[in-house]
Amino acid sequence: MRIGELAERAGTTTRTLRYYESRGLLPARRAENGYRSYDEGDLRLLQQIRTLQDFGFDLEETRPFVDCLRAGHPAGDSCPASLAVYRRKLDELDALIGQLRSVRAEVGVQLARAELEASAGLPGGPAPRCELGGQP
Amino acid sequence: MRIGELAERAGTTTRTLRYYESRGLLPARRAENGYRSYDEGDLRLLQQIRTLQDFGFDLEETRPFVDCLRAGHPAGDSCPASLAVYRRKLDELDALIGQLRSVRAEVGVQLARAELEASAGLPGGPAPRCELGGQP
DNA sequence: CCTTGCCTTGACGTCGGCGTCAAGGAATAC
DNA sequence: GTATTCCTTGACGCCGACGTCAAGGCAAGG
Repeated sequence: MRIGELAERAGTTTRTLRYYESRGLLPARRAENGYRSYDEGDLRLLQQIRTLQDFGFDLEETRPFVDCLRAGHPAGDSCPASLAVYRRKLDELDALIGQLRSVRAEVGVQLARAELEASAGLPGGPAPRCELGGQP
Repeated sequence: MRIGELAERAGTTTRTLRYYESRGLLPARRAENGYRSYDEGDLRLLQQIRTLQDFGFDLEETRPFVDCLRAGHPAGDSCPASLAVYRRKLDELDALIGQLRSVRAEVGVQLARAELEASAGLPGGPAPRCELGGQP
């Protein structure tokens, strides 16, 4: 099949496929007229790449999976290098999630504090005014 | 004070300050010789920006906080526009954390499965070999 | 023959937040 | 004078994963 059909079947664009080829990730055979020519195996490779991309893997991180499939293994993650990428990604995700949760907590605290101060500073505001009134 | 001192006191670079000025975020007065001139108030504005940046806020998202401070309010988040940014950021963080947790779970599952299949497919591997042996 | 629609390569644009280099002016130290 | 260190503006580089446009080739339908 040609590049347009592969792109459509994989839900991506021809530009993306040419980009992958330029990165050496998904090289294409060529027909006599110079057109790129792909088969069903290429579709599987491409699907593997897109799945990992959807998970947020960098393009380079998908390479071991593609190599693994191309080497004849039943799945992209049937090779140790792929498993290593999985593990590294899990660590990255854990670290990132931890950071984001920390930030989320801090922002939440700041919002609550700022809202409190706003209602306290508002004359006649919704909060009960205690002995701390701004203008006596 | 001049740009170098402000940068150092805020733990950033002169390039960054010129960038903020180019974005209209932190304009500077000028001395007679054309040098940028900052005061302690500018340091506060800058600290506000850096704090939010460290939290992962976009530069544009810090603008309401800076405007708020510059308008004479006691804190950058004393204004409704700043609170709105806080709330929007919380929503973004929640959504992002949710996605990442979902991805983390899925990757974890894939890793576990791939490890299982690897140990099952390995002849003499660590797992007990059942009736599914590859080469009889 | 001509149009249409696919394909080719090449090259520049995008986004954010700066880094880095270049060429030259200004203030201070010696 | 000159050496140093600060400052100025301007402009290009970077990163990742493509988008988009340009100029032109190839095949098929009418």
